[in-house]
Amino acid sequence: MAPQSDRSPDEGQPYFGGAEDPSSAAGGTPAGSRGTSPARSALAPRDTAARRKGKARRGRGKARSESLLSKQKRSRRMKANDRERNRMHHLNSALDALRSVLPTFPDDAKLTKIETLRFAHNYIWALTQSLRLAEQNLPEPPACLYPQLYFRFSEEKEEGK
DNA sequence: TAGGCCATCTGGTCCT
DNA sequence: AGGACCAGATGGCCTA
Repeated sequence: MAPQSDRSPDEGQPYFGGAEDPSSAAGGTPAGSRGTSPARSALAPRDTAARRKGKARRGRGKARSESLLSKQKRSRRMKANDRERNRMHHLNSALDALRSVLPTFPDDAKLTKIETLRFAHNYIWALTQSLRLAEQNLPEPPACLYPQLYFRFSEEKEEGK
């Protein structure tokens, strides 16, 4: 993650295609091509000549209120993007905290997100087994004898490919 | 160069 | 109404 983490948050500038009219956002500028979902494309009708004509016919007051509306829309979107970014940062912090208590080999190996979650699951499972054995006063086998912990982890890596 | 991983943007949905 | 959460899409970076 280190390579990506040096990407400053500001680098992901909010995208609005530099246009107020959302319909023009479908234009496909380099920045505009980012984050274009099918739903968004469907909601972004092309700026046809008829459409432009219709717009021109409308009164100035209406155009003004529309631009005000789109400004409000844009501001809400920017705020939502901000919150979403923060939410994901918090999620990543939690993931880092989880990583920090998981044993890895080598020590500085960094688990991916999915690996972290799966390994944490298996690690908890292994610790639970140890606890059960301890409660029954049974000798605790060495960790390497917990095939689940190691096997499952590698198995899922295999599965994932 | 293909594939994996990631950050970010976005629109939809649910909740308060 | 606004915020949280989610899933899909996209582009950048890195590695085999």
